[in-house]
Amino acid sequence: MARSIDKTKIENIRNSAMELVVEKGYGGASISEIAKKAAVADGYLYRFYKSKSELVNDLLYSLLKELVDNMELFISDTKLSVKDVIEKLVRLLFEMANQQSRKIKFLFVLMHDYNFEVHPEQRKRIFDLCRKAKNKGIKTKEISSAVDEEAIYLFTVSMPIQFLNLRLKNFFGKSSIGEKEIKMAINLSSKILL
Amino acid sequence: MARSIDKTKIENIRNSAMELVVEKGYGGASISEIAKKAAVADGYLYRFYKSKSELVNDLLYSLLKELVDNMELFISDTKLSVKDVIEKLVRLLFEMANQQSRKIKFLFVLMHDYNFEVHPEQRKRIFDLCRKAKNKGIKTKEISSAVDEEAIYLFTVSMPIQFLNLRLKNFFGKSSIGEKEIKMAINLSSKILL
DNA sequence: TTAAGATGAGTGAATACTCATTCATTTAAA
DNA sequence: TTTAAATGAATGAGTATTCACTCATCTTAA
Repeated sequence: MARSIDKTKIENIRNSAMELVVEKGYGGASISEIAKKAAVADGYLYRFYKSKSELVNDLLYSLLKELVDNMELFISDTKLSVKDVIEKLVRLLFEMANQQSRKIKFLFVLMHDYNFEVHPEQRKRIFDLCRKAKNKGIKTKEISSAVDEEAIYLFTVSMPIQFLNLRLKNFFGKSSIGEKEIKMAINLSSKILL
Repeated sequence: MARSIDKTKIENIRNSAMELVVEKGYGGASISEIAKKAAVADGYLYRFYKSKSELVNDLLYSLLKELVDNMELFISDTKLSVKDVIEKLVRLLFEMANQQSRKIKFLFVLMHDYNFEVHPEQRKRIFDLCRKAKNKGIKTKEISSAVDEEAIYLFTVSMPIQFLNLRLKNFFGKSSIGEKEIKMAINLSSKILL
């Protein structure tokens, strides 16, 4: 009956929130600044989210979902070996760092914040996918049974993200994230797991 | 002439600040709450620090100094092989996680915050120590020249801290940090670097 | 017309930080 | 040994500002 919701406004809010949380931390990213950056009224986001916390939690959830959905796609593809899966996953993370570094940084910031928890359901999904990868690897004799789910997560997700952020922060004076670095990360993961 | 400064008060402020930053993030840790937890007047900390930011930065600096000083001790000890150095360093981090998890968590939180930067001087120290370890390893033929400073940092500092925080957060339902886990972490680092 | 999208001034609470004041301790004169 | 002046450690009420959030109001497309 009346005009329809302008979805670009919500998208702007989500992008602004992400950017400001990365830049200033959760506590430092204020609602009014988020709204200002999104070119939207101060109170507008409360039509969609009950609170600032809910908005940011939803952002984290969506981003992880995007990542885990992709993981699932790779692992479920029976044509791919475990080595292939690792390569695909690492490539995905590196591409994200290059093309939408905001997202990698946001993940990085919130996953290390003791205020925010990965949703238990998502945690379980991640665990199950790591187990699936492990079992696949044992079947194809790529993985020794000594490797557990935690190690798989650590070296295919955690470690690449850690590396990417060293580069994004220019920690050791290097910031390049190219094919050379992708190959290196894949090698390291493979060396450990396979 | 007057009473002397009660150093336990300052220490209490530092401990409270650390705890609250871990629990609520930098923005969420308010001065009044820090003071309350330290059983000290609201404005007291301003006799020693110009601002909240200065206090927290000093906390990060001290903690890193403690760590880097130890790294230096290990690497400078000519009796130790690179494998020994890795073992010592990993053990140090794991002990810290067991006995003063607040410190590991604080490091974890602030090193992943885009507001806080490791002091350039400390960054350089870390880089130089990694280089020293690399050169030592090449001399003793423990390390291939393909391994660079960044990889050393990643697998002897970053990765163990990452693992410890998975456990401290109980991410995969496991929280034990014992000898078994230490051995595993040392193994993984060695496997990559040596 | 009208229903719903969108606004932004307004709310009380909380924020980081200041400073006039109080209090405990030390020193030294009586 | 006693006492009071001198000192600076420590306090906490007070500052302006900003915070997350609400809601009466306006705008616009159906």
